[in-house]
Amino acid sequence: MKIASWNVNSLNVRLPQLQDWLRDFAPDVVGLQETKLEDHRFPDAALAELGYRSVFHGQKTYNGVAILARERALDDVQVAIPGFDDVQARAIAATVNDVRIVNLYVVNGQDIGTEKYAYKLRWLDAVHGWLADELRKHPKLVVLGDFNIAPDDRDVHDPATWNDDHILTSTAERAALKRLLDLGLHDGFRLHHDGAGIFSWWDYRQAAFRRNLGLRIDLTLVSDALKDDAVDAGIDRTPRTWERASDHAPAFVTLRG
DNA sequence: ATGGTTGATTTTCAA
Repeated sequence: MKIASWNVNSLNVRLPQLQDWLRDFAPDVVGLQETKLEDHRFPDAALAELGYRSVFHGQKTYNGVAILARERALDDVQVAIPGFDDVQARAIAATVNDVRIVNLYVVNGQDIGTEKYAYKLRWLDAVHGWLADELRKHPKLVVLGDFNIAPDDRDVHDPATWNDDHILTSTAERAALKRLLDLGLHDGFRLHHDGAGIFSWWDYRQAAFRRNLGLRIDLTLVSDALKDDAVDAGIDRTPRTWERASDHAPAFVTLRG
């Protein structure tokens, strides 16, 4: 089962690319972020033509998440973080076969010391409580999404700039991510790749993609119970090369069976 | 320090 995460940065703009990518890459499950669509505008019929069922949680202009599954049901759908008052559509979960999928669009946080940064840390704290509960109910758990945190220095093109005092790499953000991993989750990518310089996001500015000035902030985490089943993981750079691309490339993990 | 680019709605905001 190939499970992927892609921040599409507007599904309205990116739908043709998503359709092409679903045909080419043929993931079994996909978490999308930044759909930027109200639910009544979600293109579920167009995706159904390719064999994908969809569940989604969106809003106008910003944010928005969805989970797609090919030829499989999406059960026990949870929209938003339980018990956390949030006007932003950033989280959705569903069960596919016997695997629980949690899809997150983690708050960006703008800059350290801002209100948005404080919201990011509060939001991640709420996610921690939610995932602890999900793990109790569903030992086979995959948590994927745009985490807006680069786990360590191998995941940034310039560690001198992307340091302890910088957004997406700050001490508090990395500590919050580590706290999630300490629940019993593993970065699928790092189960199969040790090296530096493989990224999932490149700024639109300064020809960052051409120069590979990126970060790896899109993650696919697998629980202890799934660790030995995660036979492959990576990032599909292809959609980032297309005309009018999203600034993110899809990250994926493949589970045996 | 600033700015560079893209997307959705504007006369900026968010990333």
